[in-house]
Amino acid sequence: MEPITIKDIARMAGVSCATVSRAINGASGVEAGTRERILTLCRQHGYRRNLLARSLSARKTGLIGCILPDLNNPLFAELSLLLEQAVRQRGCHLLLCHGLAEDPDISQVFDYLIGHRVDGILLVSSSRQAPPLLRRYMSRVPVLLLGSPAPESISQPSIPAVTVDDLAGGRMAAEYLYGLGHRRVVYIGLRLHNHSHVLRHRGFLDVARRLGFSVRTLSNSTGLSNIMAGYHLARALFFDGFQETAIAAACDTVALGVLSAAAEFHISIPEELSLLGFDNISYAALPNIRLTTLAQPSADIAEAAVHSLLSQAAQSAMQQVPPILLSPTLLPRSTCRQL
Amino acid sequence: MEPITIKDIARMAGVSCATVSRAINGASGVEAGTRERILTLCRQHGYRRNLLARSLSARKTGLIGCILPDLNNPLFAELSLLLEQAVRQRGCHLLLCHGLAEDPDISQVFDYLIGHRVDGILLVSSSRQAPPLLRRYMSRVPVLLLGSPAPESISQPSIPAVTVDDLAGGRMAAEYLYGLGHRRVVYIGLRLHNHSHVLRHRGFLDVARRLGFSVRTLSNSTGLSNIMAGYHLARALFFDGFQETAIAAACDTVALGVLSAAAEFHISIPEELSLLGFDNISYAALPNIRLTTLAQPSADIAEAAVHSLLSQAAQSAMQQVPPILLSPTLLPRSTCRQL
DNA sequence: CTGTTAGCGCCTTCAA
DNA sequence: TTGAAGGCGCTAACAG
Repeated sequence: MEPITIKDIARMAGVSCATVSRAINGASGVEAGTRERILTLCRQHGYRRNLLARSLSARKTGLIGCILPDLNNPLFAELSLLLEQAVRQRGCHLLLCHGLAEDPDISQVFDYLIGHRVDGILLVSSSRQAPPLLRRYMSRVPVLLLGSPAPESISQPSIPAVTVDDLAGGRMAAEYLYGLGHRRVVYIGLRLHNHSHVLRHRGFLDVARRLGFSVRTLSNSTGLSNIMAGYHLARALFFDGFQETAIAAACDTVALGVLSAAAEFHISIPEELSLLGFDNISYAALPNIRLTTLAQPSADIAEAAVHSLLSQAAQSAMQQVPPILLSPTLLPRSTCRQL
Repeated sequence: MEPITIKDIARMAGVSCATVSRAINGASGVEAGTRERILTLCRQHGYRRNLLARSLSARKTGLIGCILPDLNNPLFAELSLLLEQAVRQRGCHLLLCHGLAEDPDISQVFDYLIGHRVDGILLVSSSRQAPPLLRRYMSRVPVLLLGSPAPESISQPSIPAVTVDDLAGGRMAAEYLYGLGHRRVVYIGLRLHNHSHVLRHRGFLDVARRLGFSVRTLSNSTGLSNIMAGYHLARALFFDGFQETAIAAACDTVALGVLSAAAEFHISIPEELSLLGFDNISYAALPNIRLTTLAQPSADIAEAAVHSLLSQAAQSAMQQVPPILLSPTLLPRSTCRQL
């Protein structure tokens, strides 16, 4: 039952631990015959090297801590998969944790990760609290923010971040709807504590003001942007009646909620009402949904994030890493129509 | 940059490592004043105990390895959350990995987990390969199967498992549809390699035969039970035409795909066609879906699984753990109608 | 090519 | 109440 160790193998092979270690790690300087004998022994007895001991001695673990809000949100589930791939490609593994930057006990998660001596921490968050939080830890471990840091917090030292250009995304959304002929639109699901949301909204309003069309904003005061939140918001809207011709949703899950409510109220989309989402989660592409949305370059995001974090970890001197900004793309599908 | 250690604290406090260790772990036999001084020092300098070293010395990690098929499937995403909660309640953490029991390189995942000296491994799978796979590892580490083990594999030694009674579920599904007056139904999405699917299907057919109604089965030969698989299957069905009055789907994601296809073909559910799912994923409850389905007691499953695994780990002698069988419940919503 | 030694950070006897 | 010593399993530096 007790796991077999390098010492056991050494005894069996009649060599020292060091030789076994060398053989296992493919290091040079072991006679072919000896190596063969050792490896065979390892296989026979199901030897697995103790990664704890190895990491302890090597002073690195090959583990990347990843803190994200909610795996039930397909956006984050997809992101976690992409991150895992990117990390794996570099011989590392992900240590996934749930946690919100705004939670008072979020530091426990960080402590846990640091306790495990992860080689870096990815925080997926667009909360305003995220930057100060990371700043508290960046001296102890390489960190990286995935999400929009509030601009007031880009004060020195700047924290490494990979961000989607939400401001531009908001603008693109507004321009698109305007181009289709919409002049009155509802912006639904804005969460003021989420800076990504705030930027999208701001970009949207900027263009609306410039082009001169009216926007009514319905904020989401719940902490989560899930389908139900969108549903309830839209329900309230439909119940009270509305004059607008289009809805821009703060994100796709909210848009899916709008779709639910619209079905219930027999409002046909896009015939009676256009709907625009944000994020391009996989559900948005389903044949009976075909949500027009602003796509995040998720694969690029994951790749850039992991690359940036690990290169940070590689260099001992932690030098300033400039934030990386990626652009969203408008993906026209079936929920917006030309007026 | 180098993390601070117990030794550093000891030097600062003018005591030995042993005392610091005792203070940190709340062990008795440390003078109150000394303890206070040590803990303050730890807090001031942001000391985090090295969990690697601790685990190495303690010969246990408090980590539970969890291998599951696909976080993008809401069923598994939800399950992972419940498992995490259950594990956390007991002071442990989850080490999440993706992996299919039928993958040829699945043993790498096991090796990785064992290398990290996890205290136990949860395998979420209904593949026929899962039991033999676990049997290979159960002597080295406590394991537990979440999913239906094929009966032929319940030979000795039996592997610990937590299972939903899929056979009963299939029966309940058939009885329910029959009770509503359906006499011709399509069973859609069966994956023959998935023993959970096979049992559901078998239970369904048993009852159909006994009650005397006809079932046409449409199998899913792709490896995944996702929405798209259901969509394509249903599309083919609708395209060719059908006489049946109800569809039983192998699982909810497949049912969602059927819903997509039905919308496309303007087949209204449940007016023209009843639809029954399996699993009760969160999407099934959405207001514009309201899928009638057989609910898995997911919270109970997670709780039972973690409890069973950890109690296995607790007792050194690994004694036989009887498989745990939980019953599904029929959840009538809006996609099945009385004929 | 191989063995010896020391140390990674922590915990746990055994003495004092 | 405290300290010294040894070990958890592995790696790396230095000898031979």
